[in-house]
Amino acid sequence: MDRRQKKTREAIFHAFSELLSKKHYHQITVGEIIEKADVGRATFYAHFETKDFLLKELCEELFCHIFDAIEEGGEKHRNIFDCDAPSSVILHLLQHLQKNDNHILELLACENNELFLRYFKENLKVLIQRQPQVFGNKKGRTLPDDYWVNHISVTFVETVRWWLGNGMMESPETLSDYFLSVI
Amino acid sequence: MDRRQKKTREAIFHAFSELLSKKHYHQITVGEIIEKADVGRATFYAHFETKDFLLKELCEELFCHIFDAIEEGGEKHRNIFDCDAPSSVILHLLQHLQKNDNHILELLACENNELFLRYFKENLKVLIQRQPQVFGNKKGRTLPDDYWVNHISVTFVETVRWWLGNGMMESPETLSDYFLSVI
DNA sequence: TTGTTATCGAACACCTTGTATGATAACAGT
DNA sequence: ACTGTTATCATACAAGGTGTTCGATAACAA
Repeated sequence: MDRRQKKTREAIFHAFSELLSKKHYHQITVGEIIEKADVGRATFYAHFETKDFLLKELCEELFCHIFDAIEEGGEKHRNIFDCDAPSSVILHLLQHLQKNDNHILELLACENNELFLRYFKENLKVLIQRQPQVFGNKKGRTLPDDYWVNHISVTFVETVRWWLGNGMMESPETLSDYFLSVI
Repeated sequence: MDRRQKKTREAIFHAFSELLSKKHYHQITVGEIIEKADVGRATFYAHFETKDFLLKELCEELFCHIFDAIEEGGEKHRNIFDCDAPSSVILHLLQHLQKNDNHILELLACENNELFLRYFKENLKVLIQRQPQVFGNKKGRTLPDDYWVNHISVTFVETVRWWLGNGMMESPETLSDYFLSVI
């Protein structure tokens, strides 16, 4: 890829991320983004059709980053409910989030985050559905699979959001315990 | 209240609700609302400071309606987890939602519903916190109260959203079972 | 060196928002 | 029925955001 393109793209991503940590998505204007990114208006639209597409692509990049890192773990992450193992997926995810690379927490915390949550849930579902022992008539109950999977991913997202709203005082281990406790 | 005011207010609420069931909140313009409501532009702004305030007041009206109806039930709703009783709060809420008065489901289903969810959760929390037997170290676990309350209300909201996404094929009783099963 | 291509700045048409105005008609109280 | 109040309307308006166009410039790859 052309060096210029890459530079512009990253400048826009960076400016957008910073703005997202300060104000809501819908309050951010293209004018602000290009000013902070120091990029021409036409250039912005040469890269992203609209502001919505910018958000979409930013989300995709972040998820490639965070979930690919988890994939690398491979075999040791086989069991999402292996809560005692320090290498559990949940704990790994929480630790990753605590580091807060790439302003991913700002995206999670801001109020206009439907798109981000959708991606997050989709990715979580893939992880969850790899754990067959989670499904079926556990404790004699007959829940629809998609209802159950949705419940778990939403619960995880809400756990993280509660963590954020709480100033992230608790350790990832504690959060992991909370999460596994309500599941 | 002046008959004219009331008429205008209701016309705007009705137009707004209809639009919300067709497109996202942020895609709806004031121009569309006043056209559908057949109301002058200045009149709209005489009633609502901005579109955000319109949503806020719509939410408030809906919640007065739905939660006041539950309050009326009084003593028979003492126990939110009394799932066998046909008069349980959860079942009552679900039955109320199934009737879908006032387009409340559209507000729940649409993607830009943070404000609505916030109200919904606040009201649910009040209901939940009246049930002391829910809290404490149930099964020996020590969860923060607000985490637990938030978890329950979010789970309920997501249960309803799942129901909606599923075409509301299940009965309120079945949904109530699902909800109580994952709690 | 040469042809390609990303960027820039400026201008542009279009849309949406929120406000202001004076005229009109519905309203409440007497 | 009369009167003062007030909600509504149509229109116009300024301000600000969106997305596009265009010619000039400079960075790029080969």
